[in-house]
Amino acid sequence: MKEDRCLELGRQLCFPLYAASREVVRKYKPFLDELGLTYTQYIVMLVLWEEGKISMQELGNRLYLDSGTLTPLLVKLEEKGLVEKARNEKDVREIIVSVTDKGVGLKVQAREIPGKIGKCLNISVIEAVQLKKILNKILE
Amino acid sequence: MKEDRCLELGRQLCFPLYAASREVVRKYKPFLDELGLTYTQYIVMLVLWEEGKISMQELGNRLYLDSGTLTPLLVKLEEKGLVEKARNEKDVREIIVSVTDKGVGLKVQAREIPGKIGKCLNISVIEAVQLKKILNKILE
DNA sequence: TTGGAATTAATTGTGTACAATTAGTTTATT
DNA sequence: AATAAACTAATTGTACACAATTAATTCCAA
Repeated sequence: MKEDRCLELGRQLCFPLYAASREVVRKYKPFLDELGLTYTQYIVMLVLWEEGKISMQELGNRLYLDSGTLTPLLVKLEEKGLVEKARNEKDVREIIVSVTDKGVGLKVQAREIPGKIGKCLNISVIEAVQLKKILNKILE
Repeated sequence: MKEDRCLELGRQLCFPLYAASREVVRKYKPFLDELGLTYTQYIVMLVLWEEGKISMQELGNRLYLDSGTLTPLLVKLEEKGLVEKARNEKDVREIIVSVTDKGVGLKVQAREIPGKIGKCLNISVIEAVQLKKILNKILE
C-alpha cells in the first residue's frame, strides 16, 4: 500500500480555508465589539445598509444562511433596535427586514472597518484580488 | 460625504472567505457522514493519523482550537472508540491524546476523501496552489 | 523551600451553523 | 371551489467556536 501523504494536514486545501476564515473573523472582533455586533450580525447589516430592506429569503440567499440561523439573529438585531421585521401584505408568509434609523446611524462607525482589516491581513493587494476571485469561483 | 461603496457585500474579501469555508465544509458532509465524523472531528483525526499521539496543547496549536472546543469533541471521539486520553506522568496537567486501533482502521475509508473533494471544487490545480499559498500567508 | 506567578484542561455561557421538522399560507390542479 | 403540492419562517436538536472563569498543578524567585 502506498503512503497516505494525501491525508496529512499540511496537504489539505480546505483546512487553511477553514482556519483562515476563523482567523479573519477573529481579527474583526475588536472592531465589531465597538459596534456591539458579532461578525454574522455585521454581514447582515452590510446587506441592509446596501438594500434598506430585504426579504428574509433573499437575505439568506445573499449570505448562504437559512432561517435556523437568521431567525434568532434577527431577533437580537431587533432587540438592539437596529432592524425591524414586518410581514409582506401580499404574502404573509414572507418576512421583510428593514434597517432602522439607529441601524443606519451605525454605518458611520462601520465605515472604518474594511480599511482597518485590510491593514491586519499581511497579504498584498494583488494576492487579495486573486484570493477573492478564486473564492468566488468556489462559491459560484 | 463620499459614497460608502467600501461597505458593499460584494467588495468584501472576508465574506467570500467565510462563505466558501462553510460551503466546502458542507461538501465534506456526505463523505464524512459515511465515517460518522463531523468536519472538526475529521481534522482532529487527520492530526492523529499523522502523529499517533499528541498533547492536547499541541493539537490545539495545530488546529487553532482551544480546550473549550476540543474537550467536548475529544469526549465524543473517545465515546466512538477512535481515540484515548491519558495524563502525562511527568506533568499531570497535560492530556495526551492517542489514536486507537479502531481509529487507525478508519483511515482506510478516509483515504478516498481528498480526491473526491478535489473533484467537487471547480477550481484548477493552479488556482488551488495559489489559494493555499495565500491562505497560509494569512495564517502565518 | 515556600508562596506567588504561570500553565493546563475543564467548565460555563453566548452565539452561530445547519439538518430536520412543523405550522401556516399560497399556488396550482382538478 | 376543494384539495393537494409547494413555499416560508419558526422551532428543535446537535455540534461547534470562543471568551471568560475555575481548579489543579508546576515553575520559579526570594
